[in-house]
Amino acid sequence: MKDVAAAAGVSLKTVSRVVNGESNVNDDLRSAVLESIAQLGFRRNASARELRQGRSGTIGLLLEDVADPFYSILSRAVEDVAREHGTMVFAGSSAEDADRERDLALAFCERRVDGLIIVPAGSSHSYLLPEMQAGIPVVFVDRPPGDIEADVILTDNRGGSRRGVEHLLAHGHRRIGFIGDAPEIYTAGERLRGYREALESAGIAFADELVTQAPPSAASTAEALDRLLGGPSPATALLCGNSRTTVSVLRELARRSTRLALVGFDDVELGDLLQPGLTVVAQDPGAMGAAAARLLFQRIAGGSPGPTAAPPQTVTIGTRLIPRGSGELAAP
Amino acid sequence: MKDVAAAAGVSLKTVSRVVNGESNVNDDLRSAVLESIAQLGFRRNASARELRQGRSGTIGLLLEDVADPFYSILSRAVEDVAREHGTMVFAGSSAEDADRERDLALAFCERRVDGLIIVPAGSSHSYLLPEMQAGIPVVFVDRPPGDIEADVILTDNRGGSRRGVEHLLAHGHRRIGFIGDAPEIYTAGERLRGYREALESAGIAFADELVTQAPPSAASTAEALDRLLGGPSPATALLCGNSRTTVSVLRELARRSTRLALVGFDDVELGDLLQPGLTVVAQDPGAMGAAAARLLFQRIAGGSPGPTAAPPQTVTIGTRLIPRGSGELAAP
DNA sequence: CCCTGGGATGACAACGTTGTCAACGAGTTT
DNA sequence: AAACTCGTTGACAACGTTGTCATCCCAGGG
Repeated sequence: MKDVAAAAGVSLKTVSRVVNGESNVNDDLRSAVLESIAQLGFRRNASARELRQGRSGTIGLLLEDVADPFYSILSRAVEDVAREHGTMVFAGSSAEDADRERDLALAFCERRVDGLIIVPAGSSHSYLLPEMQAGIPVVFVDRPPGDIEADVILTDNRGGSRRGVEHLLAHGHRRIGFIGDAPEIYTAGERLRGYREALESAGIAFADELVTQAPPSAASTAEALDRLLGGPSPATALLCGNSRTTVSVLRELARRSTRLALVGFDDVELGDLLQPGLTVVAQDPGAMGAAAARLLFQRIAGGSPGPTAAPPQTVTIGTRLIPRGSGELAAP
Repeated sequence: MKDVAAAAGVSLKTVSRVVNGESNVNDDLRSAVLESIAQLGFRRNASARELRQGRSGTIGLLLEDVADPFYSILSRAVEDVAREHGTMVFAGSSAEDADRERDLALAFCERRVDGLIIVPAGSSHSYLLPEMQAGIPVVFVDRPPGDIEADVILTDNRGGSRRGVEHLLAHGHRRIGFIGDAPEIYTAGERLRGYREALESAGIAFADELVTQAPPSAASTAEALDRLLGGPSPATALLCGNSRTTVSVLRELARRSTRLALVGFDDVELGDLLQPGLTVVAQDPGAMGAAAARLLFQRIAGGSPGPTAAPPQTVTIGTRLIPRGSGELAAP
């Protein structure tokens, strides 16, 4: 920039004004500066600007896995909102590891992101308190934070799950199984709760042997299906608590050539092309990402935290039941 | 940092030394400093460090769409390699728009990324020349850059496509169709070339009516299938040039209750659960991302560009044919 | 005893930008 | 003609860090 100023025969400050599109600059000088900029291939140094202004034009996005379709769609939605605000996005994958989440979040803070969007992996987030007090807004998505108060965007896990079970009940099923993720995962717990509530409302007793909670794997799925289908009164329908479980169950059912009324929580690509089509309770990751980003930018614009700021919000995004065949198989 | 120095009763520089883990610091002072750091919740300001050092510990990743499974897997691979190098990743989606690609790339450069990984959308990349000469290494992935020389990581598109056609030929097909993306997309062209080569090697004449090149959409797919299956000598097999086309074809075939020997280029999730399973020529987006990132970090470590640097490399990553049923349907 | 070497520590400038404030000139008012 | 306003321009400091260099002190050798 110094060079540009010299080349254009003006002061540093005038170049700065031109670069930032400030108004009170003589047109001749402006064009001279612009020409010098083009000629020298000048590009403003964002670090210096950042250092001076204290804002980086950057947010951090911390998810479980960038490659997971659910999160990658969410990620894209965040990116699109960020673009509207002239902001770039750092993305990082926590791999469901609390330490890694913490390291990444603090690395983001060291880079002075203007805000953070986090899908929490760990259960403790008090490490973020100093940062939040220092004025970095944080919005959590998909799961609430562990031990602090903050904005959260959630799926209506319980309602969606209840809806899925009600759908199966409506098709005459009375023995409905549930296979969900490990119980310490928030969404897994909520979905199980929805399942229980639906059964309860229908006056059906909860049966332990119909429920499995474990991280999805071929082995655990096979075992779960054994339990579901093996007893004296086997399940005729099944709600899968997440898409990885759903896929795993579909594979295992195909292997056994067994058919079962099935509703999956969270959509899977190509679900419509299966035989029968896969009925799902669809989440809306795009809406979640967009909501999180919008809320975050609101907070960023809002300025200083503290008692004056609006209290933390919890936004719940609804689900949509998409019948495609597998959930409409009638009870025998 | 100034505050830390004051609190610990040492100079600024000593704090800096402690923070950076330099060796020549008295143990007592070091622990005093560390204590002050913990107490004050000090976090080093990356912008200032960056400004001083000229390196940001950051790379830019520019893809077509973060939400596309192919790219999101690639993205994760890049992230993992970057983590090994203590580097964060800016991700951006060009949405197949050359201007947007350019804006994002230049925004990354303004933020002084240490390097760029780009899936090119546009066909001209000379706008990057000043940046590259200024020492920012750039690695292209999936498609070669338009009008500059640079490192590229490619899939063996032609070979994979040939392999897919040969597979269909081996199952007795002689009328094999090809539906690919718009011809201006590099990978689409290469895959078509592989298709032609395979036919040629088998002594089969190329037939215009069996080939469609268009961006995938329900309408264009329906039309393509009409042409393929409508004539006097309809196709008995089909190679789909990319996964979106494959999905679109599968939907259209399901709608028509038509069956056709089918090989898809690029894998799709749940391909094994379809009836019949989907045979594909699988790419390896993870390997591509990892290769690109490794090459980029080599360049970054290599230092100054110019005649001393190693010449641009082109790395080709092989494909894998995965037979699952749809490609093994015999010719009638 | 002085001198040398080396480890520990600090003072200071510099990175590139922008906010603040002062200066300047031209036009307008009193 | 003096005072005043307003738009334009520039000088300068400051953001927080680190590289360079100087200084200091202590141990060990001559």
